[in-house]
Amino acid sequence: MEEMDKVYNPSFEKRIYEKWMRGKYFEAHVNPEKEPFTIMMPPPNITGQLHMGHALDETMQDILTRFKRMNGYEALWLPGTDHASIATEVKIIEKLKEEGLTKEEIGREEFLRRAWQWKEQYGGRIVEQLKGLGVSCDWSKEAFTMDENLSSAVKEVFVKYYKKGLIYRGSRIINWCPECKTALSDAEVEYEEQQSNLWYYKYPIKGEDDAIVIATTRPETMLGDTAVAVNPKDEKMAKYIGKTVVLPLVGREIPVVGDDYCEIGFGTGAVKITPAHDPNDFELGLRHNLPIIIVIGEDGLMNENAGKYQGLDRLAARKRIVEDLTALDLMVKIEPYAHNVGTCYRCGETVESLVSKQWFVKMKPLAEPAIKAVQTKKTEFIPQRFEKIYYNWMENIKDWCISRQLWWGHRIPAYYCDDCGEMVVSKNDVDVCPKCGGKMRQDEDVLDTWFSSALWPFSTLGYPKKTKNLSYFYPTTALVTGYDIIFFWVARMIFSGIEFMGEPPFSDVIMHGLVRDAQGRKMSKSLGNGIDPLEIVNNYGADALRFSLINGVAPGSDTRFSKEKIESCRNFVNKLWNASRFVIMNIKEDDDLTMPTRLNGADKWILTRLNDVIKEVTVNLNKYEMGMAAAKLYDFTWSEFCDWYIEMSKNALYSDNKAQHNHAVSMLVYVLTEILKLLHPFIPFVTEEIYSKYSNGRVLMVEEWPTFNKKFVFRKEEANFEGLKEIVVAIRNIRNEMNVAPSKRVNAYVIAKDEKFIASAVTYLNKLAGVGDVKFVKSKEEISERTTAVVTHDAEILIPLGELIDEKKEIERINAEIAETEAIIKKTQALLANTAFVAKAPQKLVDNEREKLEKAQDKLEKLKDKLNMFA
RNA sequence: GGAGGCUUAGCUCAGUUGGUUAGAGCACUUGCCUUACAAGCAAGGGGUCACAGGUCCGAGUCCUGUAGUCUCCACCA
Repeated sequence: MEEMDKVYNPSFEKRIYEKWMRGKYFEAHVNPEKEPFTIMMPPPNITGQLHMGHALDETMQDILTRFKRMNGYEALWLPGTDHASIATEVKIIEKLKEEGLTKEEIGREEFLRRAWQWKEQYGGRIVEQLKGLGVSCDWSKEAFTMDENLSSAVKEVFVKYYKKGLIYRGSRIINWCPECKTALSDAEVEYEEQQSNLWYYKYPIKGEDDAIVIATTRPETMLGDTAVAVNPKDEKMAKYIGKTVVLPLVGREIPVVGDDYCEIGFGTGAVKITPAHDPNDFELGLRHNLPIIIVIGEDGLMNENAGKYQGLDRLAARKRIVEDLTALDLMVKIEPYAHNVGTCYRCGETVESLVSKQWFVKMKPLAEPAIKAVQTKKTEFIPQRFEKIYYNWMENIKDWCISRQLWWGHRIPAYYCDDCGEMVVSKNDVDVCPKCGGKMRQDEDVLDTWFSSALWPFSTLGYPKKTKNLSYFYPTTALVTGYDIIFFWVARMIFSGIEFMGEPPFSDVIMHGLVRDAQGRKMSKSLGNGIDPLEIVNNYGADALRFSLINGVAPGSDTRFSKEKIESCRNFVNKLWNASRFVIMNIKEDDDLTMPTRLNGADKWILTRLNDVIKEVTVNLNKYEMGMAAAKLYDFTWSEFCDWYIEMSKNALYSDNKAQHNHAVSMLVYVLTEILKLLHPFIPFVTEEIYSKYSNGRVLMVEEWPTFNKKFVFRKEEANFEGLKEIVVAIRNIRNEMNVAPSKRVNAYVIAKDEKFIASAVTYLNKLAGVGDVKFVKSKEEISERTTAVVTHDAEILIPLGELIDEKKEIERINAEIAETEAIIKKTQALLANTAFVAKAPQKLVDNEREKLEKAQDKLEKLKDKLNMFA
């Protein structure tokens, strides 16, 4: 057998990944014999650098994919990257800026050339980073949201929506980022609280010596005011309805209107209305037929409608207007005020609301079936609580602004004729106007990046072509992603899938939380507390990283990443490594490694435990409870296989008796192999590497997942060995307390119910508890030496320790044990005295309690006897 | 304003449909270089499961309320 390093060193990971790639084990093909299992990887942005969130996301998907693959599914995990329209464009503009250039200077064509160059460079990099995590995805199907086929899917979908009347173009109030110079959807705006002021100032009433005081956080928008609103039910203010006020600084006469929107008791009871620059005002303007006057341009500067303030930045204009109003003695007061300000999710600039002509998707008709799909459980959120977030959004959804004033992305397939004004929406380029024969030009804008990601589950499989892959792998099985992306992506995939494929794109949406730093803070660039997964992979190995992200984490909840955690997982991998090393180095040339047919008690015990673990872990994984599955495997591997079974096998393993040795080693190999298979989805590299040392070229990742086998369940032996473990622990405890040197053997007298079993286990007592000779007796009277006793359910072990016994200490110890036992007796008696319990609780539970009481009473008697010996 | 999560050992967290004496890792105490592993082995200490009620034979688990804390959504000028 091959030599293994004494300490686990993950340097083999790259080699293992190449082996998998060479074997094409990741590739999935249409196979009617098998049931498909499909996961679409959430495509990372090509701007990206792999972060901990990706590491968690990919690990979960890889666990599921490998698990299902081993379970005989045709498992497809399709990877890819996202062009990330706005995010990438921002990056490229930044880079241009370093060269002293703007995108306008280099022009669209050159800009796109650079964008594609960026894609080649950084898209490739993130793919390499993913591979370092061990992802078993089918790279032969790797997709990019701007691939030719995916682009044709986008056009197809756009045209279909348009023909159905679900896409329209119109002037609406939208979110505008003055920095990125593009429209944004509602989901792309993030709100943050900012300290500002509430300015109170007067709007004089025309022809009267009176004025309405209004309050606003945005004085600069007053230039675009076209009304003042008061609540008609407001006794104090209603009298103003119908009057006209003269807009200060501007001189425009605007009406006072009555509308419920103005809340009684807030501010002054009167609101200035700027339909062009506030969504609520826009709605109110529609209700009251108010004109829309745009005063802030797309560059964030005051425009020609702003009079003398034209050209000023919004904030500068605000300052000047406040000064001017004060000079006119119209300013009443200025109060400090905290309010939420919308910011661009990409560049952080304060977002402006403004009226602009854009493309929209009509959401109501699409949202309805999407809500229903979740209600009828065609798609389930895991954990379920996330569906509430989904419903909340879908039920209150507004039309989706999909046009972006950017260059990098899918260009909107709409064509305009400047001669006659005709517009054509078409999958194919249109050069000539079908109406007047004039020249057509394509819409300058591109689509929201999420428009194409919404099609990901089917565009990657060939849509709009009716491919075999599409009909076999769609709908997909599971989507794994963070809860922060429900609106952007999950919701939009669901309605797109239903609309174009007739079925929701996946049956399970598995949500995971955020990976936070050791203090529980969100990892972020600005805080500088981000941890680079690649660095962790280099220092500890991808397996340790994967395990630390999964182990013991409850579904959907955030986790912390800490040095302690990664170290303890690395230690676990090392433990597995060394246990395997031990087993492998004890394999001899002529050993037959097939599992023995005659099993001894210890074998039966470990096989029973193994089978229970197989059953539980399989159930957990099928329910996507990866954290629990990992924890169980950790525990079984370390605390049962390593701590007990390997130790118990050593005598036979080292035996000169060839058959005995062979029995031990083949059992160890069997159990180890099952463990490697079970752990493989979690820690694929190290398990594959270990397996390769003795598998004669077989590859672990394509082995079959272990199944529960009734034939290997032996409840009696299991109970016997649990009892034996208890005895061993109790003896060790006594030795420890009595300060018996670890090397010193102690003899023991045993009074046992099942003498035969203990007799068969004497070798384990020798090995594990440092026991020398064992003598079976029927009662204490047969023993003349002074002894200390270990009392368990199954047996009483009396250990002569001679002068080592510190009587005082021993009495203390026994008294403590008596107290503990009495407490159990008291509690159990009380429970059994409760007639309602006996009548209503399951019989098995009642029996258990009775048995427990009996055992405790028995034990108490023995303990008291023992105490009497000292009295 | 609306919704949801969390509160369990010193710290970080598990705890699957209510059912033995509530678990793990780290930290801590004691003893060990025992021929797989000191990234280890053995033994041990440490918890009124936030609080108050309720349902039930039985509650960390279900219900109601309170407090603290975090997040999401909406956004009232």
